Parts: sequence; C-alpha cells; structure tokens
Amino acid sequence: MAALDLFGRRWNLRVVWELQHGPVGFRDLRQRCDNMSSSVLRQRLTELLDAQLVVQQPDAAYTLTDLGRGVYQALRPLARWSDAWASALGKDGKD
Amino acid sequence: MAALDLFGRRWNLRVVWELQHGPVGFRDLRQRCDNMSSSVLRQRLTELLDAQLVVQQPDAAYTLTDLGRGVYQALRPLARWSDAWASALGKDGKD
DNA sequence: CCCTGCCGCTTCGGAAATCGAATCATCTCA
DNA sequence: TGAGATGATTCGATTTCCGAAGCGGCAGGG
Repeated sequence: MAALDLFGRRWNLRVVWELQHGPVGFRDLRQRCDNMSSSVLRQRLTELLDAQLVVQQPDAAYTLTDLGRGVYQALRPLARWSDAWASALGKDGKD
Repeated sequence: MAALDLFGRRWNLRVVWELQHGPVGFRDLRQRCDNMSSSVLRQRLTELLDAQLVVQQPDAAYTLTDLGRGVYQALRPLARWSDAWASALGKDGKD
C-alpha cells in the first residue's frame, strides 16, 4: 500500500516513466516532464532515490535502478489500458 | 499520458484499488481509504464517474465499471512489484 | 584572467490542492 | 417524534505545488 502512496504523489509516476529512455540530466528530465517545477522535481527525485528506484551516476545524470525498471515494467499494462480507455471515451463520450 | 495525470491525483489509485471488492457506500469507502477527507473523496469520485471508471448504483453504492475493472487488472503487476520492492528494501535497507 | 553559458540545485512568495470537522437533507426503524 | 445511519456539502486551516529568480561550480573563448 506504500506503493499507492508513493505513486499517488503528483509527478512520481511520470518521472519514472520518463526515465525509461536512459540516464537523463536534471534540466533535461524537467523538460521531459512538461517543465514541472524544479523544486518539486528535486523533491520527487529525493523520494525516488530514497526508495531506491533511481540512482545518480558519477556524471550526475539520473537513471533507473533494477527496481525502478521493474516499476516501468509493472506500469506497462496501465499504459496499454489507457489506450483502451481513450478509445472507449472517444466512442461514446460525445464531449 | 492523461492516465498519468488522472492517477497522479492523491487518492485516485487508492479509491479504484479499494473498489475492487465490490459495491461500497460512501462512508465505507472513506473508511477503507484511511479515512480520507470526505470532500476530496467526493471530488475524486466525481472525477472517476466522469472518467467512466466508476458508476453509482440505484442504492447509491459505488462500483467499478468494466473500464474500472480494467484499471484494477492493469494495476495488479504494480501490486506484485510492490512486494518485490518491500522485500528489497527490507533486505539491505536496515531501518 | 574574465566573460558567457550551461549545469545541478536551492530559495521563496503566491496559488492550488488537501484536510478535517461540522453540518445538511433524507431515509429507516422503533 | 426522535435517534441513528447515509450521501453529500461547506469552509477555514494546513500542506503541497508552482514558477521564477538566483546560487556556486565548471567548462570554453577572447
């Protein structure tokens, strides 16, 4: 249940999601995340570092740990579902 | 990506998760969700009703739609991962 | 050396989300 | 009628988030 708490915070899911592409620097990561607030990004990264989902390389770039890659794997069904969700809303939700 | 936005809100993941057990009334649901704020629960339910993940039965109890059950299915890998996560933190994180 | 530019990161004031307790209207049962 | 439960709403206080400015460090060029 701690997972639902960790990922219930505003950018954590997104940060892990964006980190899939490999090591990314702070400013790059911020841009990938829709230019989210740098203060919040730092806070989220601290949480993810603490949760051992992310590590910081010697060159200061952030990257997923094995654990973090596991999250990404576990997130893929959700991504697949979101497609079904989008098409379901598109079909009968005439807004 | 809209999914990451919807589920990036504070209790949405948890509410869907708790709704898996079947139709639940407002107050019961609130208790299951760690006695979250009733105002926020109402807000989240409105969002989930709007997203067609949840419907309200004639007796006013809330329950998942097919779409909502799909989310729960998509969430199960994440739940399985969280076990691995917990044991990984338990092994080398001596706190 | 000094200037410019990029980097990770921090600070801070205002805005927005969340909390939590009180409250309302309704329904049921005695 | 009166007590108790329900779904739902309101509102002030607290927490979180935002976003822009700025810090120190580290290159490269003049």
